[in-house]
Amino acid sequence: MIRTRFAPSPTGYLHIGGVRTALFNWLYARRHGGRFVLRIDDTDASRNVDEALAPILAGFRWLGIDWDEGPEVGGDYGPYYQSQRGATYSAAVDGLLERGCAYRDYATPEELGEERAAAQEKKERFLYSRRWMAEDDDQAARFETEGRQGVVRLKMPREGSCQFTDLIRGEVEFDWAREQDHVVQRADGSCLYHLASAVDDHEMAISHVIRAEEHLSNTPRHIFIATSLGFELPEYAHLPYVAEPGSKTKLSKRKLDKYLKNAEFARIHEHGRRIAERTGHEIAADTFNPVIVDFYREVGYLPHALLNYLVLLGWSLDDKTEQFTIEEMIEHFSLERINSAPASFDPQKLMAFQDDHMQRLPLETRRELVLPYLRAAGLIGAQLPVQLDPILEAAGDRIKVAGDILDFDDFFVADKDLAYDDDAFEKRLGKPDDAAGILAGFRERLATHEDFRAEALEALMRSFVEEQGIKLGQIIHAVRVAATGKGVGFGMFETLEILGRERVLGRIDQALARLGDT
RNA sequence: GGCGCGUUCGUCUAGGGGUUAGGACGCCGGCCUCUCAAGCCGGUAACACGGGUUCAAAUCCCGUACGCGCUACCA
Repeated sequence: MIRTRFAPSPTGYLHIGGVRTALFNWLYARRHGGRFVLRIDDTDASRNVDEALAPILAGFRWLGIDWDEGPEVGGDYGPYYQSQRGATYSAAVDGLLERGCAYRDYATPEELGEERAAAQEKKERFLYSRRWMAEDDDQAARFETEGRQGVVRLKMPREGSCQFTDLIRGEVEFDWAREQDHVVQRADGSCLYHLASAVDDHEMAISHVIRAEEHLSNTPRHIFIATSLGFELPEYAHLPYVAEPGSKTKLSKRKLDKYLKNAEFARIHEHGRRIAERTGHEIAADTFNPVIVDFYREVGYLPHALLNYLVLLGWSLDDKTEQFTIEEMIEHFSLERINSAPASFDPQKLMAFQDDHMQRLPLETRRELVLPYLRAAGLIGAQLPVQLDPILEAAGDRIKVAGDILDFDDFFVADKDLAYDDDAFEKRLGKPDDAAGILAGFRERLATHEDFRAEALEALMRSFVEEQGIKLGQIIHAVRVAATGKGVGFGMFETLEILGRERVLGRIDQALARLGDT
């Protein structure tokens, strides 16, 4: 049975790199009919775990990455919170002690610091002398009467090497003598991450540990703990890290604000901010950020687009396939085709996937996606406005993310609330001397024209243009600004048809009046 | 500093001894056109560097540079 896991710390947000790691674990489990486990690594977090975990679980739910065992769903290998597994870890530490693979150590931090400094002075690599190691209970007791505090350290081998096969990197070898005697249990009895991780992977019967590259160097430690306890080793696969756009620098959780200085991130962020401002979503500096999954959900990206983009960040099927349904991802995913070099996150390419997926959706689906944004922005009430479908039709691929509908708010606002783009107004109506006359002339034609469908309107305008001996550009842009307040938009005649005679005439009058005022 | 991992167009990647080094995003140009977007056509652009091995190296080996990680009583 293939069992994989993703083990997030409750940090309050779901990071894009974490999603990719989780996705690969999930796909691998699904590919092989296995189970995907979510385990919460909260060994040191004391406060507000639920609160900090909620956005992470919500993010996975939104993406459709479901877990077979873990928070909210339970499972046979629980509890799935490391904070609740202290007894298991303590027992493992006792086991290590009994087998002589760990020892009680009574060195103070200062004493350790001195040893370390001395080694550095001599330019030698530091290796703890084990001077305050308690050989037996008596010695431990003596140290304790001196007032020393004991921790448990791993008694790492000091010769030979640790060799293992990484499913992505191949054969890997580390000298045991380079490994420190790491602390696995503090004086207060609490246990540290590496111990917890190695023990849980075994206790939860994880068959494949697929995790970030940063853990490759930690693996000998995990292997030592596992083999010392007599555990069968899982398979290991270390994923390359995800880098910043246009760089090989690792994408880090701690530099959120720095990323906004990156031009590509800044543009994506700005686009999102424009939408969030109108929907009233809080633009929190620490979560409204293109390295956090929440950002994409708020703005109206499609989960599938994000997954399709992420699956190709470090993995590929061949030299050409880029579009995958979830089923196809599951069918084709393999560890062998994961790249071992880092991949940088490219928000522009993500947008290309988003655009592509969006345009494939049927109209009904796009309508449902867009409605919440119109409601949140206060542009429509509870009722579905009948003209929404034609608007979406006419908008075509101009709506890339669901929130983009707000760029076309002019269809939804009352005439008197129509906002004018000053530059466009000036260029198309203010500046040309004859603009008002031409617009007024066309208004007269519109007023008496029966057929208000796009085709008929186009014919009307073209004959008007010919008759007046003017260029199409002299009237069409003027009408656009008058009817929508904007200099750009979708097809003019579709726009007029959607607005209808009454609103078009009203808005032209309003624009002419505005023109007279200035 | 030591150890480990990595390095193909700006970015994601294919290719793993013989290829005009392929595709995608971006970018640039053209066409279309009522603006914008799209679409269509075309173009730009890469094997980090230096040594080997070989008839032949992007591909295998060694070294260098650079990046990242580990070297914590963080995860």
